[in-house]
Amino acid sequence: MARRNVKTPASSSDLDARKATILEAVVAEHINTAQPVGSSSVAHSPDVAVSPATVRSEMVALEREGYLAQPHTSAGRVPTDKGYRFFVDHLKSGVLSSAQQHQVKDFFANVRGEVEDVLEQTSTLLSQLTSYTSVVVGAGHAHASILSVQLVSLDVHHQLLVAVFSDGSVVKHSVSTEFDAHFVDVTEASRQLHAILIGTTLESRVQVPSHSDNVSMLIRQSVSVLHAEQPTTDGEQVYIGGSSKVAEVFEGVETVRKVLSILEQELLVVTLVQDILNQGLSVAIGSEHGYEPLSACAVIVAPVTIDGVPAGAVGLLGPTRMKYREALAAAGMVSQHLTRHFGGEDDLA
Amino acid sequence: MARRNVKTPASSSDLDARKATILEAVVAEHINTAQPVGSSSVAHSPDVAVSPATVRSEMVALEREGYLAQPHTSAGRVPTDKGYRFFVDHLKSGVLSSAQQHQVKDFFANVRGEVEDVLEQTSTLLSQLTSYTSVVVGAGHAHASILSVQLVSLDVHHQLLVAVFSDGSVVKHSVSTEFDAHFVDVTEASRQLHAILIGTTLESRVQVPSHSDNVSMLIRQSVSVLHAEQPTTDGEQVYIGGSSKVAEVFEGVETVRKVLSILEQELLVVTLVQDILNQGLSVAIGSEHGYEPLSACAVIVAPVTIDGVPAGAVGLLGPTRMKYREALAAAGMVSQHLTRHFGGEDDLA
DNA sequence: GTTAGCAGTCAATTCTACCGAGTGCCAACG
DNA sequence: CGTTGGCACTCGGTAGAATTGACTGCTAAC
Repeated sequence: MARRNVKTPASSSDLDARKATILEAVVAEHINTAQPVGSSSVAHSPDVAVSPATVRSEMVALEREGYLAQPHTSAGRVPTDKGYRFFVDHLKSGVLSSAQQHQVKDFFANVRGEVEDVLEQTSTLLSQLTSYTSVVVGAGHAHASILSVQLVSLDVHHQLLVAVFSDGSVVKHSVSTEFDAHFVDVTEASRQLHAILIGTTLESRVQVPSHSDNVSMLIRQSVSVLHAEQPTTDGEQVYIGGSSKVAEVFEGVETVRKVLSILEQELLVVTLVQDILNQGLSVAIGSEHGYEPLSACAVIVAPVTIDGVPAGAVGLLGPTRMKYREALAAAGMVSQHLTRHFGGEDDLA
Repeated sequence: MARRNVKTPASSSDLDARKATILEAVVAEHINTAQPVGSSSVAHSPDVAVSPATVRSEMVALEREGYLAQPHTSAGRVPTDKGYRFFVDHLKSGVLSSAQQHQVKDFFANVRGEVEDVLEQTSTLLSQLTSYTSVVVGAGHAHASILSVQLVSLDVHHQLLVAVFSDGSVVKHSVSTEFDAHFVDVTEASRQLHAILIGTTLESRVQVPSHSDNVSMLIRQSVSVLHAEQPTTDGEQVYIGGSSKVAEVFEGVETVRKVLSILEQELLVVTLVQDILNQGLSVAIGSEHGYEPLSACAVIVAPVTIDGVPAGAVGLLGPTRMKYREALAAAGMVSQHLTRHFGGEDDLA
């Protein structure tokens, strides 16, 4: 027993320098070629100064410890999720090519328009930069205060509640009434709603009149319909860019189908991104995020803040063998620009 | 010369009964099997009462006339776009299975909520019914009149213009000013805008004050920003459902990529659907719609009207060998229900 | 501990032969 | 004269065998 412990010296999370170098070489090579990598190509890599035979013996160790796997006996090694994890954790952060940096700066120098449009275009940008599918999540307006509320009459049984928030977002909800709501009542309800709700957030508790006259009922219904929106997905907006990249970047129709099918469910995507952020990660590899259909994927996320408050995130979705350095750099740079764009500068915050 | 004309009796668009039957059998078979179909399988089809040899000689005729094609010498025949066109034109309209009819009825009996949500869910429904990708296009608010306009101040240089239309849609636009716009000015501008614009449509010409005081400038800028929206894509909304079906239904990564890439450009999709509608078609096969990347696709569209006025469309996108009868039935049924849903019934029109 | 050498494994490739689905053509038949 | 059965021919797909080559693991020497 004691002997065996001696024989496995570094069963802790870090590897000795040579193993680390070899592992990194394997991962880098496999990311480039998408092929299992063999001992000799690793040995010829500039960072490795040992013979293929030595590399081989190190590789069996790395395989035993779960960093590498062998598709079949006479093939090279392929990184496991754990192998990628090590690679990513020891990645020194890179920068984008200057052409790409220009592209990002140009983009943010020239975008204008509604937040929604900016986020959507950002998503396209990020996808073009990386050739992976990108996800941009805009924050919900849970914490934004209400600047204006208005009830507009469509017909006697249908009104439209329109609220404007301090973050520049606008929500609308239809309100239906059993009774005939006449113009004067709607106008009065609108006036009172404005007075009641202005300055509050969706989390605030507000006083509503408890009478049963038409105006009061309109008010109660409007408030409840507005506050009901919170738990749904409506709050967060998701913008997915470059979903066609999925077909380029993953192999196997089945994988493509699974990934697309996940991307269709926007609520799921938001949750995924939030989950990863909550775990404090910036990269989730393979099964780390717990979504089985995405086990062939790696997801990169970078938070976006407004005035220091979390206000969304940008993300990238690619195969586990994605180009982490470039993708991380792109996501990082875009998230920073986005933060700056909505933070200090000018456009509506 | 005269002799040759005699030899090609029916070079007009229709075929004699037997050719038609054979062509239809070929198309039907190929839709089922995705394989080139040979003379004997056609001859054994119940509608065809001749020998394989006869079928063969008819097939060479059909090939000469462009309805069929041969992938290579010793293979069966495959329909051309023209062949599918004939098939579709002579298709007697089918109905959905009663289970599917129930599904549609259930859906429309239970949906409620904003128009946008209904359309989005409809798109998912249609895709589930057919296992093709679906497209739902909602009309723009070009003809809707304005029920309410409001200018909300975000900060001294940024206001938000919010307009509510009679069709229940809400648009917002940010308005930036060089000068400091104070609360009272914004409120006054808001009041006047409301008065000026209410009851108008985006196509109306309106009188705006030509003074150069802050209030007038706010008004002018707001009106121009609102009327500027017209030509963009913003007016129409597109909801695409089941884009993951693309990966199931098309073969060849390249085709999948092309189709997805088209679907990403929502403006393009709207245009495509409108184009097909304008041509008075309900099905566009292969190159008929003129979008080269979609040459492997067939697109089915069915218009949706509100009170007799065109108000959008539902569409389906599948391979040229799609199940036309079922797909047409589904699109037709859904478009009818949608028309009814937004037409007479109750929910906000 | 490292390395060169060697035997062994196994997926991928190539080659061959062959099968069979399907055609075009022709001669016979009603 | 249209229809049909028969026949030779074409050619893609497949199955099997042989080959290749990129690996490995092991062992013995350095």
